[in-house]
Amino acid sequence: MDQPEKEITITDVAKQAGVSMATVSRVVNGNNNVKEITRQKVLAVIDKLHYRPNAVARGLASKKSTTIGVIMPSITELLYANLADGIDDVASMYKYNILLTSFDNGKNEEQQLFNSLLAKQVDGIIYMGEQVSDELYESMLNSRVPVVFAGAVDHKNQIASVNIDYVTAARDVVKLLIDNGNQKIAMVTGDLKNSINGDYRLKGYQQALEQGGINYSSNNVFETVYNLQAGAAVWDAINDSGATAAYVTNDLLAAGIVNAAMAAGKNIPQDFEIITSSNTILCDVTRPQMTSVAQPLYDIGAVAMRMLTKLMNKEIVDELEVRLPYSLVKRDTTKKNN
Amino acid sequence: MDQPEKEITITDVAKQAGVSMATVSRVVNGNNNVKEITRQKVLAVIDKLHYRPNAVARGLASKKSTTIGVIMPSITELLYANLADGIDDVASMYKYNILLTSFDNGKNEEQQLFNSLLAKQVDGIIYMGEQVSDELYESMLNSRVPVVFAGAVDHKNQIASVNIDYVTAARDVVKLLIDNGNQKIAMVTGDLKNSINGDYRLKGYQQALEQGGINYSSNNVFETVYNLQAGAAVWDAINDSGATAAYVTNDLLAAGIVNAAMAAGKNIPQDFEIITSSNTILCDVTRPQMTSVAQPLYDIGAVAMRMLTKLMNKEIVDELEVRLPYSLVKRDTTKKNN
DNA sequence: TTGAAAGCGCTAACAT
DNA sequence: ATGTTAGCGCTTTCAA
Repeated sequence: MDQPEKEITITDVAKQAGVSMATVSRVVNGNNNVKEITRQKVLAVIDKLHYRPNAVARGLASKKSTTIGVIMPSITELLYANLADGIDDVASMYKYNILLTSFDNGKNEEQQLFNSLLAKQVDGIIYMGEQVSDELYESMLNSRVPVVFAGAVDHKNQIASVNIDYVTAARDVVKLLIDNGNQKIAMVTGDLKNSINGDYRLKGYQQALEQGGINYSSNNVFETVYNLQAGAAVWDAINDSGATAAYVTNDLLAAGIVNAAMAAGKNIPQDFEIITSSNTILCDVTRPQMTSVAQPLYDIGAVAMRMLTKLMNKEIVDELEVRLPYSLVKRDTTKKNN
Repeated sequence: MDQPEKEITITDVAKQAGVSMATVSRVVNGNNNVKEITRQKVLAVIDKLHYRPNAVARGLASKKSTTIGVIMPSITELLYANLADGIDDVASMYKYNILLTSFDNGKNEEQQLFNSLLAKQVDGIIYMGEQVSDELYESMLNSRVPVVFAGAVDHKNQIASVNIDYVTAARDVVKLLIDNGNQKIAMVTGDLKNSINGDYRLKGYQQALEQGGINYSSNNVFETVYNLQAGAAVWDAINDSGATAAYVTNDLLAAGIVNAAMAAGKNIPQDFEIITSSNTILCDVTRPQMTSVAQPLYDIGAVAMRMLTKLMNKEIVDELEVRLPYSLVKRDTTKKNN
């Protein structure tokens, strides 16, 4: 409103306050080696001039950007949005800004995103993808800045990660289904190449079957994609298979199945039980409401970010992999008798 | 893997290639004033050394960060996530990175977020909040960098914005409800202090009533918050009011109402009709599926970002406010007869 | 077509 | 407690 938009710099403040740049810098950075009276003087000028330190210049000089990078699949998937929410809260708690990048499935642009974050001099990176290429994995290992996986697992256990025990979670689910009297249980999953599905959840599914004395058959594993239509589309196949229950790895997919089953006149949960995996708001929206593994998504994000702050500070973290507890929230797509 | 993590700088490249920093800079920035042969030579060295320009240094020198700031309410609200999705796609198309900041309702931290984005030297800002304080509005007007509202309206029409015509959208909704034979129609909304609700949607609601020869009564306006529980909680009051239809301004809230009404044995849409406002995936998840205003959320985000790129380039934008077309998607919470 | 050199706005020794 | 000064890694005149 006043003058023609001249940016105020530390030099302007120093001059007006009659001190050196160094002193202004000290005041701005809360360095104690400043006499209270000069501090006040400088502060007054800063206020008067509306001085706002240039974070880019600061970053260049200090080699710290107080910015972290986040790499995630689609931001519109509730699962990731919830993780991001936790990351965001803790990041702002520690005064970090977030440089957000997301990628469309498949294309190997993740490597590029990673590089561009490094170019921007982020102080650390949180990754929530489903599978890392060997090349990207190498880059992460050799990265100048720390990397933390949120909601993902590093099979090689060399990169920090925060997650839940996907194997036992799947096992618990399927065990409940068996305990409820089901003998033929479908597993409805997304891409099995994604190791959470293909390695961990599938393993838990198989373990539970084995413990329940049921033979595993790949015919009962339905691999599809994560959306409502896919759920509707796969229902007939599931039903035809003779399964009386389904363990589903995604809430949206599960919602599609619930709706399709209901539309087909199936009685849920009496004749067909369904358990899903992320406990997002969708579990409360469907009718019947869906029983689900409750991953503490927000917490996973928050803990991952907290862990990253420690790593960025070169603090010691005792465990490279943090497994948060999960629970099973029973709603109305499973029988009540237990 | 090789050496102890020494960052490669433009100087290293210049030396190895036997040229000056200026030349390397030209090559990196695609400046044509470089002989092809030297270009190749430099490129080879860049490749060999894995040189990656430091974006912070570049930003300081060029006064451009190729980063934009985004200020949004909760990232977990589908509405905003969809807007952000559009922003993200166009941003990466134009090689901009996104500095994402979100705020918890109420607190006046938005001003702070805005300032911190400016401190980070973003080249532009997209704002998706619901209401801006006078102070923040002033800051935006006087900002060194352009600001665009996405999914919000600037009553004073001084700040660029992309949105839909919320007044006519509301009017269309309520008109359909009237045409379907409803005489008492509830409006269920979030905070009326949010001008989209309190000014635009409410006005459209009133206009439709007036055109339909129905008296407006504030008793039929139910102000609550945007979540499932609120929907369930408000249902009894709506029902008691004698309303036979409801215009709801949020999908999650609407889902809560649909579920509560169904649970109460209400026959939807025969005995009670519901139309919601954002056409998110929730509309397809509920049973019956919800009729909704289809805001082109992704497009709003995308167009807002495109507009920002123009503004950042000092290109002329013919209209400060862009109104995208919306439609009414009829599903199963409204009668079929029309 | 290329190079030299002056910044960009700040931090961080180092002096005092 | 405060000031001086040398960078941080790059872009951008200005010369050549």
